[in-house]
Amino acid sequence: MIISVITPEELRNLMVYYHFAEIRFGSIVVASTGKGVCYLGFVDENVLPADLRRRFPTAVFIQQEDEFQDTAIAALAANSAEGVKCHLKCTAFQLEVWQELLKTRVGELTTYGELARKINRPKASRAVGTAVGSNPIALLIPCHRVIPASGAWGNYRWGKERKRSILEWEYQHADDAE
DNA sequence: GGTGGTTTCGTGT
DNA sequence: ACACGAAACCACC
Repeated sequence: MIISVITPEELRNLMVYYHFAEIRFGSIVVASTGKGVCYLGFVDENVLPADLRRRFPTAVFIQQEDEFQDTAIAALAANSAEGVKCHLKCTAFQLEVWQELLKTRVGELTTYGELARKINRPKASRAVGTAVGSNPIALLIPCHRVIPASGAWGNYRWGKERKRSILEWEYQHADDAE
């Protein structure tokens, strides 16, 4: 996965192209800036989600399919984020956490504390939780693979049930991408 | 095995 | 400047 960051200038005049799709875990919306995927989330109906609008308050939204979205959808089907281009709005800290999270493989689990240690901020587990929770591209950045050190399921932006079913599926198919 | 208080740090307001 | 987490840790019970 190739991640670039949306600059303030780009943010000022942003066009967001969004497209609905069905994947094995449910209905999703994938959005791109024309330079890469900027959002991927689950939806109940094929309506532009408030969550997406909130992330880019000044953007113009157009329902239109493009190659970046298609590549992302294909990558999900293939169980790999390879070749996906992303264009994200984020802080340096969030990017650091997400890059670290990208190293986890299908079927693997990590914890907020472990991520914190890996980015050399051993006491920042709580801040890591906030950063993980703000992941704008569900599944592509595997935030569902992060659980509390207690071994509980932990929370999930898209519902604990969804987190559990994704992890169960990944556990069953851990070897597929090797 | 649970519950409660404390520590901790990046974010949004 | 302030309050809040998708947490961790330790002390209890």
